[in-house]
Formats: sequence, structure tokens, C-alpha cells
Amino acid sequence: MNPTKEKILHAAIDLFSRNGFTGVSIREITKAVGIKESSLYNHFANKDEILETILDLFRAEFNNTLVPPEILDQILDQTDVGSFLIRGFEKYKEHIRNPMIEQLWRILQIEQYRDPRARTLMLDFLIGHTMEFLTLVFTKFIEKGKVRPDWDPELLAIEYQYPMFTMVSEFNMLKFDNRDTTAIEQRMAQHIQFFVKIVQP
Amino acid sequence: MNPTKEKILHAAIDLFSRNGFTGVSIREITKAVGIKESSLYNHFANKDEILETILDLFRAEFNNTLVPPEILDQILDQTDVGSFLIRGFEKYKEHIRNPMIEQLWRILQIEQYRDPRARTLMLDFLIGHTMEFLTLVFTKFIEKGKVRPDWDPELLAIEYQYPMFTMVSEFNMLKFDNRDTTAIEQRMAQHIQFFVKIVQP
DNA sequence: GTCTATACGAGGATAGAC
DNA sequence: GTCTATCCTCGTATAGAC
Repeated sequence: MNPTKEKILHAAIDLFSRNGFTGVSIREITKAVGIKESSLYNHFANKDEILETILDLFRAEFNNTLVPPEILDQILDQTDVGSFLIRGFEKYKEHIRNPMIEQLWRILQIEQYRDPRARTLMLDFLIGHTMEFLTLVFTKFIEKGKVRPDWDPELLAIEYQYPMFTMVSEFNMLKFDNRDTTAIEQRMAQHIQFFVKIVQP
Repeated sequence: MNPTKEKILHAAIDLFSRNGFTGVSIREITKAVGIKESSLYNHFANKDEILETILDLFRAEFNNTLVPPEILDQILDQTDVGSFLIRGFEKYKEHIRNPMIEQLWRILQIEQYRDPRARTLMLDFLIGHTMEFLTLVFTKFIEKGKVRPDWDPELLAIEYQYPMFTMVSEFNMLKFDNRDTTAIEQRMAQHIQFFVKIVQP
């Protein structure tokens, strides 16, 4: 991608993530980049195309974090539930440590009601795929006798992941104000411990 | 409150909840109400004062749902964890069945990053007070021998409430598009069952 | 309290020179 | 690809008549 286009995109991500799509003007974006308004239109047809590009970027980044299904069985054979979830959590923390990813999350939250694309991305893509993946993981863990067969794998996926969604959202809000996040990070770790203790055979 | 002022407020809540504060103009609000722009300023000093009034309203509505601490012990003596949580869930559903409340939730979600007041309301007030209340509830349940003393009451509050936050948020998004919500409602009920089974002595 | 009229800066976007 | 200049609509807000 053209370096100016990239600059525009990143300035837009930064601004949208703080003030929302409707709260940011083309003038602000171009001012942040250091170009004139008219120059922006050499890279994007209009303001909405910037947002569309951002949503595409989010989709791509999310796909990057998924474990390929081919190697899933192999991984699950080599680990127990606890190590698997902790490892996933560590990977997630790496992921979110990238400030741009954090900004993309915020944009999705802000635009979820105003923009149907953001809503679908959040509901069907993000929540949907994560739940599908975890349901598969717990199904296999139960088959392998590494998780108690007492509960529906889909319920386990919810019990594990849904608290995480809220904690991540809380974490993001605290970070946004530069507030202390150790308490919430500790809670995430405690949640994993709690969950593992309950599902272990 | 003056009837025109009330109409303005409700039109603003409706519009803000769909397009966000920055995505709605004074012209749109007054058009929805059927008055001229200038008339609005007889009721609110400026656009921001409308949002401030909305946030105050949310605070008041939330306070309405809290159980007074004086009568908590009495309630907890009369019920087990399951009935207590199911009853709370029913009350919550009544609460959210009010379309205005639903809209207020959406506004809070949309504005959480742009507006520090919305962020504090969400983090410290809403999440904070709910957790405080539930931690107290589980502490007392443990004292009364109605919940296993194996876990920290605060952890129990998180394990119960945090998945609910995500599910409510998901529920709201689905409802916004008039999509089917029976699956998510069923999951909420399953979550309560799961939780009760785990904490029961 | 509501209206008409108006101010005036900010908004997205384009034409055309370089 | 970037600039200057410009368009025209929308945005918040006020003054003053009724």
C-alpha cells in the first residue's frame, strides 16, 4: 500500500477509535497526516471507504490469530486444558499489545449500532467464529478424556469466553484512561484457573 | 418536566442510540419533535446538556433497580442461590423490556470512548456497583451455608455476572436488527443453571 | 415558549493548475 | 499525487418579533 494511503489509514484509525466515525472530519484526518483535504481523495473515494478499509483490516487481523484446523488435533494431543487456555491467553495478550489492534477493537465497539457492517463483524464473525472454534476445542478435549463430559461443549465455550469478552472490554476502557489494569489482568488469570478446576476430569 | 422538554429528550435518546451523539444534529432532533431549532434552546442550553441529562437519567434508572441493603439479609434467608439469581434475572428482563432503557444502554456503549462521563458511568458506576452488590450477596450466601466456601466471593461475582454482560450486549445487537433472540436467552438460562450447580454445597 | 431570520464556521467533496 | 481555490450543504447557536 502507498505510504500516504497508509498514513491516512492509521491517522483515521487513531481518530475514529477515540471520537467515532461521525465525530471525525476529513479535515482532522488530513491535518494529522499533513496533507490537504483534496489529496485524500486520490487515495480514498470518500470517507466511508476509509471505514470500509478499516473493517477489512480488522477481518484480516482476526483471521491471522486463528489456529488452522488441520493442526488443532495435534496441539490438543500435546497439551491439557489449562496449558492450552493459558497459551491462548498469552497469544491474545501479544495480539492486543499492538496499539493498532486495540484501536480497531474500539472502533468496532463504537460503530456497532450505527454501522451494520461493524455489527455483523462483531456478532457473526468475531463472536461467532470464536465460539465455533472453542466449541470444537472442548468437543475434542472431551473425546480425548481431558475434560469432564458433564457439560455441553458449547456451554463450556460460553463459560470460558464470555467473561473474557467483558474483561477485555473493561481492560480497554481502563487502558484508555491510563488507569491501573493489574487487577483486571489478575482476574483474567483467576478466571482461567477457576474454569480449569471445574472442567478437569 | 415540561412536556416539550420531555419530547426532545426522548427524540434525542432514540436518535443518539442509533447514530451516536456526534452522528445526530439538532436539526434532526427538532424535526423529530416537530419544533424549530431555536425552540430547543428554551429547554437545553446546548447539545451537550441533552447528553448530560440522558446520562443522569441512566444513573437514576440504574439506582432504581438496586436492592436496598437493609432488606438484603431478609431476602437471602428466604431463598437459595438458584431462586435468587433467577428472580434477579427476571427483574432484569422486565427492566430491559422498557425500550428506553435499551436505548440508554446503547448510548452508553457508543459513547464509552468519546465521552469520559459515559466511561466512568459504565466502569465505576455500573460494573463497579453490580460487582460490589454481588460480592456482598455471595459473601452472605457463604456465611449462611448456602454456597460452597471453596471460592472467593468476588470471583463468584465475576463468574456469574461477566458472561451476563456479554450476553446482554449480544442480545441488544440481535434485537437491534430484529433477529431471533431465543438462542441467546436460552444460553442465559443455561448459564444460571451451570453456575448454580457449581456453587451449590 | 415558539416562531422567522440569520450568522458563520465546519462538513464532505470537486475542478483544475502544477 | 499534491496543491489552491471553491462549492454548497449542514451544523450549532443567537436575536428579536409574536
